[in-house]
Amino acid sequence: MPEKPEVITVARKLKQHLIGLSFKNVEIYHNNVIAYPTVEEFKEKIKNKKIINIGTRGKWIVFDLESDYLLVHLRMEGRFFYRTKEDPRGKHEHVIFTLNNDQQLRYHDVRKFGKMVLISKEEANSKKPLSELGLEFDDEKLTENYLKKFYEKKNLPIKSVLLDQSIITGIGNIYADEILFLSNICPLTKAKNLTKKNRVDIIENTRAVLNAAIKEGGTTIRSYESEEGVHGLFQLKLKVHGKSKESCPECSKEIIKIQVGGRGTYYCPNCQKEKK
DNA sequence: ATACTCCCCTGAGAGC
DNA sequence: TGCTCTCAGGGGAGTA
Repeated sequence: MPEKPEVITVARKLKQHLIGLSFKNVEIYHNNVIAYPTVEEFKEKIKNKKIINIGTRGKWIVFDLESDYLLVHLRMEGRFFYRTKEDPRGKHEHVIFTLNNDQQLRYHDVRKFGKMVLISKEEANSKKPLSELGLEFDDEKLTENYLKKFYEKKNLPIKSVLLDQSIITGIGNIYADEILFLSNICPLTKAKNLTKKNRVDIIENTRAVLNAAIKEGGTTIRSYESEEGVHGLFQLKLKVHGKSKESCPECSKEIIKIQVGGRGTYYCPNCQKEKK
C-alpha cells in the first residue's frame, strides 16, 4: 500500500503528464470514492479546472487547481491509468476524468477504499483531511522535543503511534516496522516510555527509510508504469516487514509476526526488546 | 480526552 | 475442481 515515498512517486509521474491540462468532465461509477462534496457538486465543480501543480501532503496527492485542491488518497490499492475514450472501462475503474486534450485519467481501485476530496483552498487548511495532518518527515520542525510533547502522554504502543497521521504524516504499516527495527525499539513499547535517544533515533531512521524509498521509486517506477499504471507500488529492500520465520539480518535470530492495534507487525524480539 | 472496536471492500490463499 | 472461510489494511465513525 502506498506510503509517503510511493505517493510522492505517483504525484511526480502524474505531474509529468498532466501539468497545464484542464479537466473537461468526470464520470463517477462508484459514489463512495467521493468523500467531499456531494457527487453532483464534485462533477460540476471539477469542470474546466486547470491543473497548475501536483504535489503531496501526507499520503494525499494534491492537485493544485488554482482556486481549489483535488485531494486523492489511494489507500491500499488505488492507482491511475492513462487511457483514451475508446478504451472500454475496466471493472475496477471507478472515476474517469476526461482532459481537455481528450485523453483520460482513470482511477482504478480494486477494494474501493480510496477517497477523493474537492475543496476550495480557503476551506482546505481549516477542514479535514488536511487540517488533521501532522508534520512531514522532512519538516525541520520535526524534532525530538516535538515528538516528546505527543509521546509522553501516549499510553499506546509506539507502532500504533507511528501510524497516527496527526503526529508525523506519511508513515504506513510497512515502513513503521522498518523504522522501529533500525531504531532497536520493540513495537509494543508504550510511546510514553521511550527515551530521548529513542525519539532521536525514530526521527533519524524515519528520514533514512523514507528518503531511501523515494530514491528507489525514482529509479524503479518506470518498469511498472506501462504495465500496471501509475501507482508507485514498489518497495525498498525490507529488513523485517513480511519476514516472519526468516532470520534477522543483524543477529540471525527469528523474526516474528504479532498484531499491534489490529495491524500485522514484524520484528526481531532479540534486537528489539520491550522497555517497561 | 484517550483508547478501543467495527467497518468499508475484494481477491488471494488455505482448508476440505 | 470448486466451494467456503479467513485475512489484509488506512482511517473514519461510533462507543466506553
